[in-house]
Amino acid sequence: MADIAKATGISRQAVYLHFTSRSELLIAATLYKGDLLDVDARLAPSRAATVGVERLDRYIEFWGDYIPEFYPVAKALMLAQDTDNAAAEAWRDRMRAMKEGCRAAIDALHADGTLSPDWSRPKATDALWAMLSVPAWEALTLDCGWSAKEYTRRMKSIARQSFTVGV
Amino acid sequence: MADIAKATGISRQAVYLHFTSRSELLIAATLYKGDLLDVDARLAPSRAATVGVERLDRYIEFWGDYIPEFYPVAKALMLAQDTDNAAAEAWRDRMRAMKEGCRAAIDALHADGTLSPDWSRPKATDALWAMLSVPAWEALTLDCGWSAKEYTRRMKSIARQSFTVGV
DNA sequence: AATTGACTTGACACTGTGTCAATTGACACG
DNA sequence: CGTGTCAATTGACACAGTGTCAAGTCAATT
Repeated sequence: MADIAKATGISRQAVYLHFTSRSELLIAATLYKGDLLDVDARLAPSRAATVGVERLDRYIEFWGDYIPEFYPVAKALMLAQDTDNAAAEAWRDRMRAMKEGCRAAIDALHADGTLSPDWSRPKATDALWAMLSVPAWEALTLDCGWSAKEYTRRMKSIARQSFTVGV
Repeated sequence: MADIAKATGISRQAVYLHFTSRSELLIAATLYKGDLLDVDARLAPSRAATVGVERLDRYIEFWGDYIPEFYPVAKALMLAQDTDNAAAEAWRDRMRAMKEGCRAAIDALHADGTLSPDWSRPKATDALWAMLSVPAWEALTLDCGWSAKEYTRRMKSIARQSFTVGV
């Protein structure tokens, strides 16, 4: 909080006039950044896709584009999760929203008959969601040095191979 | 530290007689638990496998068995990572060791000629490692409610489909 | 009987979050 | 012109958690 006050040029106490707690500030920052990034517009290509596999591909492309921009603020919220209930709830909420996108993509495969018989819709949703999780993205890009492009390309490939049949 | 002292029935200060800092205690606990679990013996089936795909399967089975036992202590170290350099280094070290196992499995596929042409050995190692990461395991088992058995079965399936060819 | 080692109590420094009271300066309204 | 309001200020404080220090206890060793 002191650092933020310093960076914005106001006193530490003044920060508390705007946000009642550290976690509230973090949550507000996350929501604000989410708005700035205009998720709905970015999701349009995936939502417009008529074929299941295309919907899946477009969704992963969305995510691969979105996460590097969203990550810095998301990271702070993710860390706060462990010491703060409100932050944990806010994070879970974001992740739930992301999972809905996964579910929609998997449902589109199912509607097409291209969902692999190995997977029920809920299980495939779980697996896709875990694959695309922020920590997994961190591991591949930050730790392993994958570019955003490579991340997207390879995740699409894994997802196709795992969840689709006969494409 | 106060909680640990209480749980062990000694004074808080006495804990510092044994471990100079919180992170040192965490690291020692992690190493101790690792020893108790006898990683080498558990890895034997994977190391003994002669066929690449079998080595991969046995490695994922090892991991699926191992991680639920190791997780409680690993989690504490993982969290300490963000505030403590020594803990971060210790965690990275554990993860490096785990990645070596991934590398060995991928190398075994390559030696067999069953590594998918989509993947170079390093990239496949990265991807397998990220797939099997602790946060991904947390997401699937703790958040999604997958059983250990299901986790293992499905991760084997994903890994096979993603990384092997013509099995 | 003296020494050693593990442990104790109690106090303290430091960091970070969050709260409170009193004050200042700018601006708008009647 | 004075008044009230609002945002912000300074400075102090409570509280939790980590880590340190000094002095003392107590049992086993020698």
